[in-house]
Amino acid sequence: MSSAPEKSRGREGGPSTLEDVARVAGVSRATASRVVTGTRPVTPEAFAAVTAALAETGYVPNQAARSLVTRRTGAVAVVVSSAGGGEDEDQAVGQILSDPFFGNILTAAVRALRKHDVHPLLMLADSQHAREQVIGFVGAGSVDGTLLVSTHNDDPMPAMLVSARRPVVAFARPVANMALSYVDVSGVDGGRLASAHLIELGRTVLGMIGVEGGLAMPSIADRALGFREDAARRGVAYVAQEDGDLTTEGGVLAARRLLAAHPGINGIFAVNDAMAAGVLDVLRESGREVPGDVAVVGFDDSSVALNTIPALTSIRQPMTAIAGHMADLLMRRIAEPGAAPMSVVVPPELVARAST
Amino acid sequence: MSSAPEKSRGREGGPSTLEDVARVAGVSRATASRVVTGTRPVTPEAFAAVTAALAETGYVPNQAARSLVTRRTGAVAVVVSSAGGGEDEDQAVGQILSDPFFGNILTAAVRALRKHDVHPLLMLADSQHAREQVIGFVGAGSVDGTLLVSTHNDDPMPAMLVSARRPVVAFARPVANMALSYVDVSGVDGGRLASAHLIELGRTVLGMIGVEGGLAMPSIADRALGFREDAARRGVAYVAQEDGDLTTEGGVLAARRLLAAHPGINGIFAVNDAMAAGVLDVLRESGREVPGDVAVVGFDDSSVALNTIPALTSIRQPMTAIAGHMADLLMRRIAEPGAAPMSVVVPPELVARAST
DNA sequence: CCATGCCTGGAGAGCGCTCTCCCAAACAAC
DNA sequence: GTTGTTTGGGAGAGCGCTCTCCAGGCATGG
Repeated sequence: MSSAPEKSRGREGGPSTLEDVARVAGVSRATASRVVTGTRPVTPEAFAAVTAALAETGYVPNQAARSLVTRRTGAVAVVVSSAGGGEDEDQAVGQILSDPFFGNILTAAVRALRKHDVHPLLMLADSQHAREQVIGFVGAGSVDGTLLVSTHNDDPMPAMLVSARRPVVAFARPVANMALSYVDVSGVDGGRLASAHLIELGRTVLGMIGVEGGLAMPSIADRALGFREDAARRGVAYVAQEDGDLTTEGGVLAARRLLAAHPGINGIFAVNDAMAAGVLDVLRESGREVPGDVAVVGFDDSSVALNTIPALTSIRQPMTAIAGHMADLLMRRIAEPGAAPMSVVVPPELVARAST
Repeated sequence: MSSAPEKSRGREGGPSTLEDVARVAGVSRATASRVVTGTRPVTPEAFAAVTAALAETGYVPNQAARSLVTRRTGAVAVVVSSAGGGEDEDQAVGQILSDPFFGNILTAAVRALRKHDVHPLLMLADSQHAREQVIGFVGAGSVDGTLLVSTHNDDPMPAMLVSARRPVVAFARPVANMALSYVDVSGVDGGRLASAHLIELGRTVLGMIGVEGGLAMPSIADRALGFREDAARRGVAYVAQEDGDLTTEGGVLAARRLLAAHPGINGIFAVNDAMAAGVLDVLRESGREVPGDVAVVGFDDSSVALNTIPALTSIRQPMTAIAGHMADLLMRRIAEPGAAPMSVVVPPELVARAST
């Protein structure tokens, strides 16, 4: 009997090919291919014969051969790029994978790509060697395109991928100006959200913790910009400001200065969660109630926001939407590689918690 | 001048091929290939000419064409398989990536594969659809082999990969008996380590928190086995035992029973960290000092162990060694696909902290 | 001096597949 | 009956590469 489902081909031991399927079905290779790919209609008899032969031979298409002619692989790389020029940084990647922020964006990216029926391949670019391996992989055409998530500003990966001349879409605008498609979150909109929220709660004596040297981090400085702009539009002319270095410690120092100069403040916006956590510490140490006396809003909706007391109201980057846009942009670039780079800017969301 | 480093080929716009390189260098395609792959010696003149042509054309080998003839891709999948038959479990994967345990094993696996100069491709198999995508990818020969990390016992992935007839190496022995290579950690050795440690610290009135229904989880029951065996060898004939369900709550209940029956106990081994954390809670509530009155050893060296008070001494699975063995085994299977499945069992390590 | 062996380059087959081109058959219209 | 039109199958080229086979050059040994 030849009812064995995984019968190997005639004489050799290797996996069966389309040729084998065609022979068993009594049709030409072209017809077998048409049934497998569904590119052109085929008579019911031929279809049935090929389908049976497919099952009998246990045929699996050879992706390499297919890619060679179609110039498509059906796979997309999701590259997580982190610091590291050397080789020995065992901590780096473990931490990246463990960071909820990256875990979320990665998961969302993988999900979004699957909807397009492509294989998402996660790759870690955490050392010079790894980066070169990734570039080699992408450059050799092993994937149709790349989704890039960078962890730091001076990452060489975006430039490397751009010069590999293959479709790429990045998360967040690259600092250096380059022909790269990207999806970003509007810092300005985020700042506006924070302002609107505080003022609607009746807080009109506002303070802000900004970032030192904001020019070097435009996306973060934008948050402060949006906050001021919205406050002004709502009639709050003056917003006191002190700057910090994005750490909790820096937030503590800035908050002390802010409260010393403006003791009557009843609403504070910090441009990231870590500094907001510092603000909460200072408010507690000064005997103020949160949110009774002062309401506090952070930014990023990181794990920090969940672990403060009280839990921090924060501005969230909507990962699922971001990943969805990234995937869409990439698929479009793959479809027409010559097109100019495109960008999408997504509005963030306010997540209200106990601090407001 | 033709000094532009990325000059595209003659008439068409596509990337340059070996043919282009050969033409520019004035040699045959075969010779150009020999220089690129280094498979056979070539005269210095030919070498120089090809090297120059390589730079001038900006040649990048086409991986699909190469794979088609060599039947190698130079890539290996690292599959993380988690529960989930349906589609909607947004939590599942995010949590997997965030779990330090999987973060560590994944990172170690990626590192180990890089040493073999293969491209590690992380893939998430967290839904039925995802699993089928992975099988399709692996089955189509897009990778040379697969490293599998499962999160639960009744995972269909091992069987699916085995029937795809491609090289696979799993972490931990599959529960169902199948022809699958694997690397595992010896639970017996781990139990012995715990016993040796406690007895060397002078603790001879020992108790153990085992697992209920140990037959269903042989690898965990082994830990208890090893503990008893080593204790006996060291002259401790009796080890009191209560069983729990591997949760902290279960550990609390079991520890209460244990202490009620044997108030003089001065050393306790729990077969996992979560239950050990419960033991610490009970000891504190009963007014006993740790490690002064009772020393406690857990198992897994999970993040739980770091967050207990006092920090928990635990048995660690040596991820780097495990991943190294997995990579070695896989490379060997790829080299000789016909060989019988192989297994490696590695000894765990004791990590001493404040609880002993 | 010729015979022998070694070394390097070129020619060309062929990996498994898709897709264009062409032909045969079936059917419609005149 | 002839011609035009559609529809599906087969033949075969060719994607870019590796690798075997063979020819020719050169050094060595008799």
